[in-house]
Amino acid sequence: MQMPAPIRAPTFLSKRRFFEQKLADLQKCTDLNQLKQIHALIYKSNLHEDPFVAPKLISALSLCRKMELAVNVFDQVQSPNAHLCNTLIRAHIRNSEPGKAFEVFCEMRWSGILPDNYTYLFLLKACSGLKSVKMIHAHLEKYNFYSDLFVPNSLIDAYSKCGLMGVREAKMVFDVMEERDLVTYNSMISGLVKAGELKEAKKLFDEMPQKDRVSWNTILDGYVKSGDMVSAFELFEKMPSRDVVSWSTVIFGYAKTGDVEMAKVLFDNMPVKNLVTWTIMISGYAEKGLAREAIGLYGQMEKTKLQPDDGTFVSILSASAESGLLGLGKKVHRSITKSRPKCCTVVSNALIDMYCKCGSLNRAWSVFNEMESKDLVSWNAMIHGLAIHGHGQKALHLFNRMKREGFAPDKVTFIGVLSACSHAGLVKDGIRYFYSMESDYRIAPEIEHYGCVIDLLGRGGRLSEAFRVLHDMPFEPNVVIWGSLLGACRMHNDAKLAEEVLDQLVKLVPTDAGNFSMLSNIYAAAGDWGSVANARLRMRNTAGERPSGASSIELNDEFHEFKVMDTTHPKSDKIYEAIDGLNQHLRKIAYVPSLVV
DNA sequence: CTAGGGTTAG
Repeated sequence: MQMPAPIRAPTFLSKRRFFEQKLADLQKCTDLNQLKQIHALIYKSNLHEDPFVAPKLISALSLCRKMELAVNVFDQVQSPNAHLCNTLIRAHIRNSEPGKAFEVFCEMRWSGILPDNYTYLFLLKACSGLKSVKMIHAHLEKYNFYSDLFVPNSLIDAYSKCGLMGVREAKMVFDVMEERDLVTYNSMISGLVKAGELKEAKKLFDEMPQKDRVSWNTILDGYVKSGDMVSAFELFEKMPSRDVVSWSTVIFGYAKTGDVEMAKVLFDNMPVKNLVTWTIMISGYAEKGLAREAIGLYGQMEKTKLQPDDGTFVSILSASAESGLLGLGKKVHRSITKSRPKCCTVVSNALIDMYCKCGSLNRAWSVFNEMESKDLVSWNAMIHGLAIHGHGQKALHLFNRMKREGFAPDKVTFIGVLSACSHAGLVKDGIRYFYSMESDYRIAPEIEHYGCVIDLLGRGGRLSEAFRVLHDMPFEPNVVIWGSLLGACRMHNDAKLAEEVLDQLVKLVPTDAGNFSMLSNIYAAAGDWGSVANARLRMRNTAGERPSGASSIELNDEFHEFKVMDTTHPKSDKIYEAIDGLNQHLRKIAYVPSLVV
């Protein structure tokens, strides 16, 4: 490895100017080795308190993720000014520590340093909820910080990220503004689009005095996110000019609505692709389960100069997880290991989730154990993975270890814990954990938690109790819950309750013939053939079709797909022979597979 | 130093 040439401060230039220039260069390309040298030289020259050098040093350090050093530089300055505080605030935001950014703000006010426009710009970026934006808004009103459009524009943007209530506030700010620019309109339109108020967004778009590509792309994104690809494509064709974002947005839309062929046609014909474009297309293939195409395209991307980033890895891993594409997930894992010595928490979490969903618990476990710093998501993903693969006890052990290591469980943790109890048949423990959510952790159970408890009771054969929980809970039961109860009726052959459940399911999804098939199976198990015939008649009369079952498996990077009664596979004779053998074996140990009618 | 596209646990 070649070491960079040592840096010497020339004597003919003022040292301050020299360091300023060097640090400015470092902002463009972060080089830790060079930065360390400059850091040392600055201290040697006693310039680390210089009001022009110190902010740039903090900024450069934060880009290299050396936050302890950045804070250290800040602490050594005797009397910091607003500019220096702003730099540290932004440094914390860059390293996804919005809480620390707010701490700096508090200290600043404590020591009497007056915040300026920039302070509020950065803080608005750090806000992650309506409350914090409102707090900043109050400050702005009190000290009247509206000398330029940057502050109100950022305020609209921050409010727009806070859901429906936030958009209302954003509109109020927008309405009272006497002067607006392009960014004002674009931020407001983006907020309306995010809130799903597409009509109002379009109205504003039509009204605005001038539009740029961001305006067009924002509306385009609105149509895409609402699934209206007809309007999206119409707009795409009408646009005065298209850039890589416009193309990527439309490709994303087609991929998400399932038309990957159309997405690929646009992908192949667009002038310039970037990392996001490739990510969208590869994830699109993966989400549809098209492993060969996704892997092929991933290989093609690796041949370009583009270096996949964390966003690319997370997106493709999540798509692999959804479709159970272990081969693709492993390929991405290999390229992560090749490209960086240590993988960050978010990417490791995505790996754990992918391996769990693809059934490779061993690999998930080793990623989990080798992580440098785990967060709540890591624990939740691993607990849930163990739970749904039948390792209920191990999942609960991990839950206890997580608490011992100082992590407070959240609502997602309890989904995993309750599933663990449900799958391991630990009915009593499950109920105990459910009650402890509120009493010990102050977490209000949501409909998913009730769903877990109903599933837990149903599987345990306590059907009437499950039914009572369903009636007493503060939510309207959804398809998932009724479905789980129907499954429990099948498991314990309760035809009477199944009829009741089915009536509810028909109201919610009248076209799902599969539910009648389940009912028919319950009657068949009881030998009530008249009711079987009746259920089958009702099944035929449903409007919808019963989707034909299919499954697939990856073996040595080959992809094999099977449909019902499929005989197209070259080894299908052998496969059916093996299935018969398995069935006979299962019957011997007293398990009767459900009758497929 | 303000705005747009891909992102983890149910």
